[in-house]
Amino acid sequence: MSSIQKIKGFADLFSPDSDRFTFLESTARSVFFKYGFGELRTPILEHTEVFSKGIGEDTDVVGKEMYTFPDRKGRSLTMRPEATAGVMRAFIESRQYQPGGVYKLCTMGPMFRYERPQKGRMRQFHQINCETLGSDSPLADAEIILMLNEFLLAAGLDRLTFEVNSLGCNDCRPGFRQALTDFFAAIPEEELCDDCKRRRATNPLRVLDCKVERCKKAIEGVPELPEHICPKCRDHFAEVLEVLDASDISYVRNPRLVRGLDYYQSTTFEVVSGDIGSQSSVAGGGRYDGLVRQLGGPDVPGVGFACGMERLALLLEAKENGEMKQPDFYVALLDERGLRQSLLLAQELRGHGLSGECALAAGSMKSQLRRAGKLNARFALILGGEELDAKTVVVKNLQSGDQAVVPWEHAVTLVRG
RNA sequence: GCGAACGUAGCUCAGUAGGUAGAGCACACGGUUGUGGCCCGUGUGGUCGUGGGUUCAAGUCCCAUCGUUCGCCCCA
Repeated sequence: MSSIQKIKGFADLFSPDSDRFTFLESTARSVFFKYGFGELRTPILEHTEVFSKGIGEDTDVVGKEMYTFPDRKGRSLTMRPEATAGVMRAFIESRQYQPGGVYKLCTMGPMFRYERPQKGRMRQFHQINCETLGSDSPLADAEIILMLNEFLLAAGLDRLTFEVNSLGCNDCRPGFRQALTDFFAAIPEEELCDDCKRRRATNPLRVLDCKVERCKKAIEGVPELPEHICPKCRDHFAEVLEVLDASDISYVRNPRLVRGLDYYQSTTFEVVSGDIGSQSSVAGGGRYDGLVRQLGGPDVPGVGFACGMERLALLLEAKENGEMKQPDFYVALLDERGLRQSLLLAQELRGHGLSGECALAAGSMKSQLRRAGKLNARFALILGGEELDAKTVVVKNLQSGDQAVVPWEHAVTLVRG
């Protein structure tokens, strides 16, 4: 192929792939609006510091996955690798925050990360995002988890598991980190995999969810987060869990659930699927109370989540059973003299809320009806020389084969049934 | 960034010890006058990802390159 190709890790979505995205977006909106969320659309491009300050300089995302480049005046810009930091920037910049107020924002759209593409992981991928700002109440955490659950169910996605954890706050997490580091330091090097040898220095929390058997064995008895968080965090988390228990959501506690973005603290959660390969996390989120201030705004607490639309779309696709769209009609044209009438008839029916297409060129009866059948239309409206002369049309029911010759203006009532 | 597999008609793929390409599906048109979905026939369509190399001769061997896929990593 010598024609121009799309960029690696980017995709063109035609129907029906694009339909799944549209469906996810619209069900998300209808669920979120019920909870009082308003939609915010922020730019795809931001000043780089929005992300380096917000997500954390030494995360993988910021360190090696961002599309960052200078603009024509040499300012460093970055294509957003996630939504939350940009939403916070917009929230701060708009100066709409009033102490005591609660703000619920949702956003959705493309994100960009320079990673090796694989199943469920694109360089341009799409997320659906929600943020509740201004409340540090555990009820806000619970509400957003319940809303996420409702959205996923509304999209027809079950067989997902919710995992929840608490990472502790800035007061208690350092202590836990230290306890981990001390614990790992005592493990002989040969008992860990190569990744974990590195990770225990760079990102000790990550060692917790290593999948290598050797490591799982080596870290038996490792300090667990729930035992190290401060009383305040413990109570907060307990209240979140109690509300979840009182609701009809099912979840599992995963004391080793760790998030890769620096701004997460306290409550964290993840939605995992076993049906879509190694990129199994379809949604994730948590509380990020320090983020707004980190970005130069007031001290506003927040909690939110992000869903990966490509991954949800994979699940939707797996559930589909090849049902075809069924338009109401197809105008089959046999005589070139009827070209205009073909369109006018279609317009008449569309004006009554019916869906369908008309022939844009005349053809043989065989080819025209084949086309109608291929489109899976309910009715074929046949326009031939005889019908044109008499200002009539044959309305043929393609399922039963029944047909009737009627004046143009009566076609609508037959198709409507 | 690391590893593995694969790149042949629009799609899914065959292609035998190297000798200038096939099937199914799809598409188009037919199977006697204006009636589809089944069946049958005919036809359109490929410089075998790209560039080098070995050879009398390469889709088939070698190298490189691009791309795809799956895993690692990371995350949604």
